[in-house]
Amino acid sequence: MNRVYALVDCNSFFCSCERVIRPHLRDKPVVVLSNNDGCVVSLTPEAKKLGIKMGDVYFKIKDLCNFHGVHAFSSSFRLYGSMSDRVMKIIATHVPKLEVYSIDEAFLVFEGFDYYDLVEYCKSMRAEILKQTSIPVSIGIAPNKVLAKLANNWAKKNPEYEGVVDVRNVKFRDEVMSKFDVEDIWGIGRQTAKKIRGMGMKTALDLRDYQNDQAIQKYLHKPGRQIQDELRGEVCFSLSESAPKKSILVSRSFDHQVKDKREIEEALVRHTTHAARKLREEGQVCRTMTIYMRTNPFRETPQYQKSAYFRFVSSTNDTGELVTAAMQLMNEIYLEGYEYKKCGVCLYDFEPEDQRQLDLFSKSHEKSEVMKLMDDIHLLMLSGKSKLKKPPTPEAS
DNA sequence: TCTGGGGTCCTAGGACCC
DNA sequence: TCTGGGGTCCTAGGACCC
Repeated sequence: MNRVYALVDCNSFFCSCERVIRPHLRDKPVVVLSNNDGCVVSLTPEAKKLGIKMGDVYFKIKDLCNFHGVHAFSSSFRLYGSMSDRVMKIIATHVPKLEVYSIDEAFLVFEGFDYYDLVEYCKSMRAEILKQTSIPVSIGIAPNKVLAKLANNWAKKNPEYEGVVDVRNVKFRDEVMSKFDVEDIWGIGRQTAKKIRGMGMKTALDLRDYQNDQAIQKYLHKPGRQIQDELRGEVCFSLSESAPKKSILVSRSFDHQVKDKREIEEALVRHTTHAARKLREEGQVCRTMTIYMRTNPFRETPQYQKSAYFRFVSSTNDTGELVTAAMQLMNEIYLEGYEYKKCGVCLYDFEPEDQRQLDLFSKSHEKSEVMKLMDDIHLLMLSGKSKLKKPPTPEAS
């Protein structure tokens, strides 16, 4: 049966969410900022036209934003998460299989759609998403994921396609690929792009037609070879539907330089508690945790960064056990006298909670009852909070 | 003063075993 | 004494993604 892939991607997603609750910002330049309002993590085409780029440090472009009336928002992930759910649910009613790839993207597989006009089908799906959620999306249709990404990117850059680009036609695909920079190919980052340029290639078409297999293997390794194969129309990356998580990371930057050990300790307790809750939500237990802390690499001050790991005798998702381990690790690596900027906790080596290997003396069963209670209370508090009127999101403009 | 947070996959290299 | 290849496991770190 003919398998066709598609990628649905929400345009300037975080900004679009802010526009949903502030419709008057349609057509206005909007940016959304990271934690502590550090840098730009989402921006609209109108903001892009003013010269603002993804990742720009906000304090450096603040004057520009004020001058041009750019609307800047702190990020509110609860809003983005719920908007994302709504979009994904609509998509799910249109296809038998989808992979939610990120908060604003989903890969789709069309199987048994041989007699459908997929471009028209996707256009109507797009219209429905827009109508029900006010979120504009772009859709790329292709024989595999890398090409679906490429088609999607082309749809974003060329509004005349009305949000849907289909590159299944080989002649049209060649034409698009000949104008598509290697830097923009999914999976090719800065380092790899530099190498590819050094090998004399500029476009996706150049990479597809590059014949020296040994050089590809030597310099671009397995990922490079797979991307080249997909550019040639083969399928290397299949759809992965809701794979369980393999690691959970919780980290934050401080909004100031931190010297005090107590303050780092408190942050690590918070992060560990948060991570443990996420782990239980996944229905998993972990065998290994690492913590890390580091100074501010953008400063001229003395630099220090260190991580340490802890391996549990029997896997756990118990907050108390995890926090105890985190504190022990912290004492191993914390050094007096440095100005710390960030710390974090990572949990990995998971197994399903109901299959865990218990050691002889483990009391995990009684503990997990306590943990369940804690999570219920947390949920209750969340739902209570969400009913309260939220203070307006700080608007930095 | 001010530079995000959360993930996955791959490779290299060391330790250890036969 | 000690030469060698191969396999496996583990860890660190790079690169990439959104």
